[in-house]
Amino acid sequence: MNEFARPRLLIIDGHSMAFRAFFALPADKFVTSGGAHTNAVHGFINMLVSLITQEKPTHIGVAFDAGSHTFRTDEYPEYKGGRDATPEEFKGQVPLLKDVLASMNIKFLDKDMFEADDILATWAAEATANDMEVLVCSGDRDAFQLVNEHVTVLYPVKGVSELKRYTPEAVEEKYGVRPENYPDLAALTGETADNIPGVPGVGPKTAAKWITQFGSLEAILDGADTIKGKVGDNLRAHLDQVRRNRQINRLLTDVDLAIGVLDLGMAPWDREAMNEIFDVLEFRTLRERLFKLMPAGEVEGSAVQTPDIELDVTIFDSEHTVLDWLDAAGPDPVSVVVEGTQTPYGGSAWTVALGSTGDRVGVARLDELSDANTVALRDWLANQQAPKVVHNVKGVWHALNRFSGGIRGVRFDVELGAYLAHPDQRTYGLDVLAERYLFTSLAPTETSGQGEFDLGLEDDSQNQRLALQASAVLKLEALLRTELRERNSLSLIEDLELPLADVLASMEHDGVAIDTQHLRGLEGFFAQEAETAANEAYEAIGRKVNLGSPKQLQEVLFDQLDMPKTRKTKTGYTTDAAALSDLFEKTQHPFLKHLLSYRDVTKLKQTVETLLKSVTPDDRIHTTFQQTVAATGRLSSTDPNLQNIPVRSEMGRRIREAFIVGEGYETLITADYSQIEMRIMAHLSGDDSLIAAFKAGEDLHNYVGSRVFNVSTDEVTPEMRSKVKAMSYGLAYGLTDFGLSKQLKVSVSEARTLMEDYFERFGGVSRYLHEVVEQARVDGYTETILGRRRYLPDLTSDNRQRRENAERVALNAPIQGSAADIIKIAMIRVDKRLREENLESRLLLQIHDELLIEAASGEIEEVEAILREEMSGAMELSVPLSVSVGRGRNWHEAGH
DNA sequence: GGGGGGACGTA
DNA sequence: CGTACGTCCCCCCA
Repeated sequence: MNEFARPRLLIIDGHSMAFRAFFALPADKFVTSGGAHTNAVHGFINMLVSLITQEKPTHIGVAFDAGSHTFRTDEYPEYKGGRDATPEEFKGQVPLLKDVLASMNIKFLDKDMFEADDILATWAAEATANDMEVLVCSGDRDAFQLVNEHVTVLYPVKGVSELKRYTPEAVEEKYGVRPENYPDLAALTGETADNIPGVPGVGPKTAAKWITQFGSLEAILDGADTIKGKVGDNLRAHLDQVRRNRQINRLLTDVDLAIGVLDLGMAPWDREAMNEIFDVLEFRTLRERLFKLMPAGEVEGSAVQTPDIELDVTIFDSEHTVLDWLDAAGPDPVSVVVEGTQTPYGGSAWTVALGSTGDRVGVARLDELSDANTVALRDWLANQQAPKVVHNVKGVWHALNRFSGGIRGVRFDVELGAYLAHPDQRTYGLDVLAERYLFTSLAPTETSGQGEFDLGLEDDSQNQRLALQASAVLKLEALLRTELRERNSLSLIEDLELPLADVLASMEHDGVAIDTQHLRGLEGFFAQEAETAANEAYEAIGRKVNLGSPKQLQEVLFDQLDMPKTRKTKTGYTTDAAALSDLFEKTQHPFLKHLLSYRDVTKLKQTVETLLKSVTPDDRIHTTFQQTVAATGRLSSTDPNLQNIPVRSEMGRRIREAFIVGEGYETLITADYSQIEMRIMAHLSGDDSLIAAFKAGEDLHNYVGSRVFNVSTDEVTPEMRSKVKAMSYGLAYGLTDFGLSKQLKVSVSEARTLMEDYFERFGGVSRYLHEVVEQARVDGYTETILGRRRYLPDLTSDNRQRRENAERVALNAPIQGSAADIIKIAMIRVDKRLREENLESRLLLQIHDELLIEAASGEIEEVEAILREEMSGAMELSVPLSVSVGRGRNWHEAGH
């Protein structure tokens, strides 16, 4: 909690990136109804959004060229000469781009006689002196000279959507010289784009060889006489040229700039100004994408009226102190709304708004806050005893992590509350909840000054929006608390989801350590395997096709090769793995075999590449656990999804080797529940035979097999075992005789017989499954062991397909949901024990029935004991909860 | 660039 | 005609 990430500065060469964007996006597709071209702006802002999301900068600056006349052209008039005239369609876009940046409060700068690159170089130097991490986004290769341990250049590969990271290693790998020698290399080879000729016959290879050999450009020029052959002659003939090149491509790091890096901190966006400029540009989706980066977006085009509330807004300063305001708020919970980025590891806050009863609102702009107010606010946010209400506690925790080490004392989260009340809604954004429950919009009322550049009014409208949010959170709490209390579900939020959110926030913040070298190795290997498989597939059919295109595959399979048709889909016939295997059995055509292995290996390659992209500078991956998405109560994992890392195939498991124990820790531990869903089934159904099976402690499927097939447990054949295993697993999904027959590849009648025999032996299970559906039809919802509900209106639908689907959902929801309840309890208890016993070991991941833990040295035995104890003891069922534990240097080894 | 569809990874 | 997810690619449209 005390670990403060270093500030991260993102600086962008505005001209070069906008120009790249201009050529990357089709000009004729981005024209406003007024005829203005917008493709460069669109591409640039889109790139900016990606960079903000992925790189999580705390500071941003954009540099532009001031004009074509610079100190370089003074010295060398031909510099950048011979270029085509700037296209008309581009010229008008730079002012528009600047308008967008201004609305986002992103500073931009140009300086007479200097190029954007010199500004970037100066900023980078200043930032390094201030101990910042620096990202330089530029399409000019001269920027490579800035690269060092703390400065990375992002250079566009194609268009502006894909940027390559140039670290010192990457520069060296690509050019064979260290970043500080890149300008030496460029001086020798020349730069066509800048109209700078190099030494004839000297390309990057030769130049790099010389630089390595001589150590510096000066040494090469001094030792030019020793270089033999035609290139030696050429070099000697161009000594002055090379010297001048080197002078020209040296970026200045000491330009006197009006804006310093410390002024580049991310600031609140001006929503009104953004709306205005985006209206001009006619960007709909981009605007929404951008607003999603803000804590709670407002609703557009809503018919809901903005309420006419008299809000008593205080801006905290030396006269209006945080302490006084909090004193006046009394003992009631205070709502907290944070403006900032709420992502794990890179979160930051700009503004904090507090709301209390009586529509009192206090607004703290963190960068302007006095020391006394900062201390007061920080202490209050971190005070477990000071009651608070928020929307999305986990996001708020991340945003406030650097300011106050997160947030404590949260008594209610309206997002979690709304999720528990109606778990199948799509979104629980504060704006949506305000409409749904309060029938109000959170958009601020329009001010008379709209459209004018008036700082006072902008502030007012921002304050009003924050104030509306803060007061909405308090009102929503009252409503949702009542709703949950009436159905006896208050404990679900207070004792389960809220404490869990804290645990999850820590897990996301800590992240899991990654062996990137191992991943890169796998990436190369999978890439090669994919190419081999693809070539063999092409050979088998005598032509090239896009193996990733189901449409083209259908042409190959059903037209060219005339194979039998597979299962129908909405758009044709399926080419999924099951169907392809089927076809292979029938036709033995080698194309199918190679296609299947191509699919396998490209999927793995993609997984590896996605993981590599998610690794943060601490060499860890910080996923986000979604706590309000799955209708059953499970968690999900995004950005990246770490709950679907391959485990079934040999090659896939190699990916798990890249999830390693981090520095300062000794081992990874996995702990998972065995057959938790079947155990819950046994408990909920009360089926004596099934309960006996688990109490006996022998292999479940053998036991069930012996009962179903009427043999002794040692006479159960593997075929019998796999049949009842499929049946048991399928039970919790509402499986049908048809589905079972497909899975087992037996006739429907044989599947039906198996189900009948199964249900005859385990009558309690059969009875329970029928009861669940009937009860849900009466109540309109199902419930888990902890009373988590899922509403199923389709159970009474006239449409048979909808109804039967709802019935399967009704079977599954209490089982999957109760399993989710149990592991959530376990996580809270494990985390509590680890902290109470002052252990450094920590939870990293949850994969539905499995926990991944990073154990500190000397703590392994104790941690394993805690895991077994708290997971097994999470809930008292009529069958034991069995837990198996494994350990290893990586996730693969720790698995079992 | 956005959205639908298909495919596929996990529990 | 087996539940719950997230993410990738292709393709089509704008």
